[in-house]
Amino acid sequence: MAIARPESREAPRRRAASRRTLVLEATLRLIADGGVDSVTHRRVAKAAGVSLSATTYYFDSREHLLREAFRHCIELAKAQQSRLAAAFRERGGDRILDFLVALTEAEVAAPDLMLAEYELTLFAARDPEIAEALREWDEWMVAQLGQGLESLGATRPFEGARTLLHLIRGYELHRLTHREPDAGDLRRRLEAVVSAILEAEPVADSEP
Amino acid sequence: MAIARPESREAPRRRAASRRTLVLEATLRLIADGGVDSVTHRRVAKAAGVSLSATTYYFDSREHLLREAFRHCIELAKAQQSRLAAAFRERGGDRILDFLVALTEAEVAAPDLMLAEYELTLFAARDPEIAEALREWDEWMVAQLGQGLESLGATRPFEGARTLLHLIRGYELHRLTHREPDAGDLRRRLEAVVSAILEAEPVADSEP
DNA sequence: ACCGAACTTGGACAATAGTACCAGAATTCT
DNA sequence: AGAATTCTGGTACTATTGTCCAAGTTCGGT
Repeated sequence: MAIARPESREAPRRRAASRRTLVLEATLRLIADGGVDSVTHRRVAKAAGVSLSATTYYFDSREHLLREAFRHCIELAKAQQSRLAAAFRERGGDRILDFLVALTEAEVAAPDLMLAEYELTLFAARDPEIAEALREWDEWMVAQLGQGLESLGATRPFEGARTLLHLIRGYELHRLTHREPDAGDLRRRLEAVVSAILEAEPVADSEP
Repeated sequence: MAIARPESREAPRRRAASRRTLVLEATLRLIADGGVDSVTHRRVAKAAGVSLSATTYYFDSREHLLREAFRHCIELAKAQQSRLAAAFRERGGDRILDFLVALTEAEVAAPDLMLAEYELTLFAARDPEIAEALREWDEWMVAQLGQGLESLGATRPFEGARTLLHLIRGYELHRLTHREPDAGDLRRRLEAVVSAILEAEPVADSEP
């Protein structure tokens, strides 16, 4: 057995990261509209417009393919959120509510990517490696949101960030099966929670 | 095509609902620890301790099997929550916070059933029939929680109920990949949100 | 006891799956 | 340029899959 490849992680050797990415994104598309269940080498190949062998060339096995697809998914989502956050930071940094609504609506507006993300979460529940990647993403988001809340004077900004994230996730999950839009309600609900976070005082109840 | 069966929904003709249920629960168990992906007739049969044909006798197809398994899952979860709610109602009806924490912890304590529930949600995103069943469950929970909040004097009890549900779902999802317990944090977070709901005043907005 | 319907089973079938292999094309290195 | 490496597509192989079938078994009603 030749030692041809010195354990190269995932670095596209020379050129043609394109083909690999093509396969990855086709996989993601398949996951989005048929679930992990519907991912087969042949279907991926057809969806990506490459030959069957192309999928097995870049990925040792189906499991490997799925893992990398999810890794790719995380990067896509992170990039999108990064862009969104930067935009809001430049355009007046204190409208955290607008940011949250925009963040959620961006997700809900693209149900495909959203579905893939939640498939990813479930996959992570059984794959420690992906779970780790997901945790990092999570911490990153908490840090982002937490900073925002901190600058607004929240007493427990990072705990608050977690609360908001959970709320958003729950809402998104809800929207997977309830397709009617009710963004107005979302905004009002987020508003209530944000103000609860900002006004939170370690004491019992007090009114400003 | 014979009209042998006059569209009998799922009624066990004579005896032996047991066998059907056996298959259903084995399916759920498989879903829990390998995802929908890992459900095959043969595996189900082995897990349920019945013959291969038994799984195809009760369910026309794999899809049918999955659908019914999820329906069964909803009933199990509903029953559990019903029991929990009743217990809390009898033991002094106003500790809604304790109820929420207990509800969530009961889920988190049984990660298997929890995982199956979220697989269910994703399945529902692609299956209108199950989506409908899920919506009913959702409304039922909102009604339950909403009543509790109403009796505590919340101004928008049912909206508040939705918020709390989303928060819980987000938290549970989080716990799928973050296994460390931090129930204390959960309680404090829920507390903040609950009090925000209870103290909410219609501010400037009018209300129908 | 007996009859028909409800069950239960093992086995067979074609289709599809993952994966491996190999010969050749393309690209990069020297 | 030539050699070495990376990439590509076609094809083959075996295991597993969903589904069906034709016999068996059990049961409730008569």
